[in-house]
Amino acid sequence: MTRSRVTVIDIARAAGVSKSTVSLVLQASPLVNEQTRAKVNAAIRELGYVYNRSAANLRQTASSKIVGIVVNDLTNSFFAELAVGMDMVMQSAGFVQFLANTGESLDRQREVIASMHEHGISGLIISPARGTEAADFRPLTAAGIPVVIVVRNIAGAKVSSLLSDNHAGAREATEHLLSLGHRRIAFLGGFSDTTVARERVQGYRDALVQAGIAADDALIVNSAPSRAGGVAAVERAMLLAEPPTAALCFNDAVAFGVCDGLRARGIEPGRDFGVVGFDGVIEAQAAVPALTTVSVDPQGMGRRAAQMLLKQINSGRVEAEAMVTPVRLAVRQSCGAAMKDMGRNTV
Amino acid sequence: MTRSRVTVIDIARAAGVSKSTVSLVLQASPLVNEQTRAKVNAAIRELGYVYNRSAANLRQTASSKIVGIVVNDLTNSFFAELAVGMDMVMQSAGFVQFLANTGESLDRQREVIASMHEHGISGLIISPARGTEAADFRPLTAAGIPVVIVVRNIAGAKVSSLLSDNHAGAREATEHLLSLGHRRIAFLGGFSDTTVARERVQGYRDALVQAGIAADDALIVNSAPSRAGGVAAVERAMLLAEPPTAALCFNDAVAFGVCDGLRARGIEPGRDFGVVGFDGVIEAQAAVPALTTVSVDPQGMGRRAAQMLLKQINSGRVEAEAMVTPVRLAVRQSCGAAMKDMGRNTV
DNA sequence: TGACTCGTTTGGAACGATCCAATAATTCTT
DNA sequence: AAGAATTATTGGATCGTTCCAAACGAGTCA
Repeated sequence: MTRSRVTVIDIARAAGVSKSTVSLVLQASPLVNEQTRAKVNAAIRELGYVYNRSAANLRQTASSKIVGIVVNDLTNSFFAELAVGMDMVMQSAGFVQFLANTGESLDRQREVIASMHEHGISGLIISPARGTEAADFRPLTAAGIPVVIVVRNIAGAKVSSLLSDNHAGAREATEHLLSLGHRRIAFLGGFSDTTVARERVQGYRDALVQAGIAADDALIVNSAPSRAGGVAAVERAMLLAEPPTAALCFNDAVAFGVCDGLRARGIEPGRDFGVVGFDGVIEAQAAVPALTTVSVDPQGMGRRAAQMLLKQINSGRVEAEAMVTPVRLAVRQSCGAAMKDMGRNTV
Repeated sequence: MTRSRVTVIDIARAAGVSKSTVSLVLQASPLVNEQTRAKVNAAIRELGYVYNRSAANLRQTASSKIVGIVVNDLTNSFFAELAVGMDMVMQSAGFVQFLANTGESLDRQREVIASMHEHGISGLIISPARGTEAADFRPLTAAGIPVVIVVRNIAGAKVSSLLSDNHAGAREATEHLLSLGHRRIAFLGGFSDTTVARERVQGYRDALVQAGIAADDALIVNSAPSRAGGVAAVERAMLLAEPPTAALCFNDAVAFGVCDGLRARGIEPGRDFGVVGFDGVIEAQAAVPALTTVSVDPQGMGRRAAQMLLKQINSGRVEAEAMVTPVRLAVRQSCGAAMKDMGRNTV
């Protein structure tokens, strides 16, 4: 049954040494004699001993080997991949992670941050819910716990951040559509009260202006940043007197929805209409037509965020570092650019 | 800077009481006088005290308020939604969760289970990687830690399980396609060495046999259970001398890939070809055509698994409970059934 | 032989919260 | 007014590990 736990003292007794020696063995200290080490390890195996990290963490010099990860929407592939990237690095570094989904709820976010803090995390990576304030990280930073913000920036937060270059990415994507001859280009999806959406819209606008095209606000259609939102957004856009011939989408989920919506109207994405996504989720490559997208490499971003946090945890000092990762336009089929090649291949 | 932590003793001193009283306040004990409670709470706020759960967990009567969740592929929406469902219940119950992704690696799985054990989880929910054996849970069960297996069963494991009724679901889906007049129905995607795939294929087979149709093994095409796998599978299937007119897909990701692959060949899913998925991820509703799928309600399943685990944690006794959740065929457009209605509506 | 290493080993005091048994302060009985 | 009953509070041992200072045995050197 639930027998009382096996402790170092039990091991010590079984191996005929002191608990201090057992502790040294556990830490793979070079101080201990080989034979003793073997004896102790045998006893550990024999008794089925399980190291108790909570106890070890009690000593205030120790650091906990636990980090917290908070994301706002795990059902979005982008965040799932981000989390997977972090997971890979953290696992390899011997860390284990608390993961919590806020679903954009500030209350939940506050609760989970507090809870993680009580459980002794050594660091936190967070993609903050909308409306998060710099003050929400105060308890952690005051305790010297490093925090890395990803994806969405929080003004005034004196913590590290890892963001993607939304402006440049949106501009590049728009320029690409322009170069394909499109003149009525829509920006579909996303809520304009978020920093990320604002940055992407700005990049889109700047590209149009530079090309000497008057930006038409009717072509900017807000919607939930989801597949369903994309369907809704493209439907609204196609009802315009002068409908667009191409669209830059807020993210890949929206872009998939846009493709769905177009097909529902008998318009084939890639052939009759240019669609560009944003994020670069794995599915973008697999989809047909393959989605042209501004790739931020979510897994890679997750890995980098994890490394950033680990660096701070290990260095001991918490100095905020702001990093903007470059993005790359992955040209595939949905924008129409690859159609000529496809034609050649199939002929 | 990283001043030494504020402890109950600091609070006690500041409030002019003993640490025992502070402890009682922390546990919201009714024994303590209202005024004293107020004084203590004021001191707690004032000093920015953070409860140290590791310390509390040391006492062997305590349970840790931490559970572990291990999934094999978080980039698959199904598992992401499953995790979100668990997260909701766990958060509400005041638990925090370790989440780890194994990516089907048994080594990683072993490592994370051991690591979580060392960190003192009170329970574990796991969607086991392929090849997991009952013995992999022994350390946990020996320590009296409840384990709930979800999605995939492990033969001989004396732990609780929560599975979906794969056989019935696949049979119902196949019967539905038969009722729509299809006679060449394929089963696309998945690896036949997994229990889940075997059960689904068996349900598919049984439905065919019952309808008096000889099952043609050429119509069963294995592939990775992903969108890309779906594209590949349908391509192979359409090369057959007698290609299928409809397909039951291993899961929704495969089904989306199958839709992609069909379109690439100029075949419109739902109109020219019946597609049915399995899982019921959120995207299935949003997609166009909306995906007909055997819905297991992943979030709901996650919630139920979490409740199952919590019940065991709270009851104290670990008695294995096997539960099979019913599934529901959500008929939408991709199977072709709704096309008649759509036709009517648009006329 | 005594002082000195060197390589191992070891008590015991932390760490921060809990909880039992005991005490102190108050009100209620009779 | 003395004892019982009730209400609040508290000291100290405890949980399982770490780590320091000390000690130990065995050799080395002068």
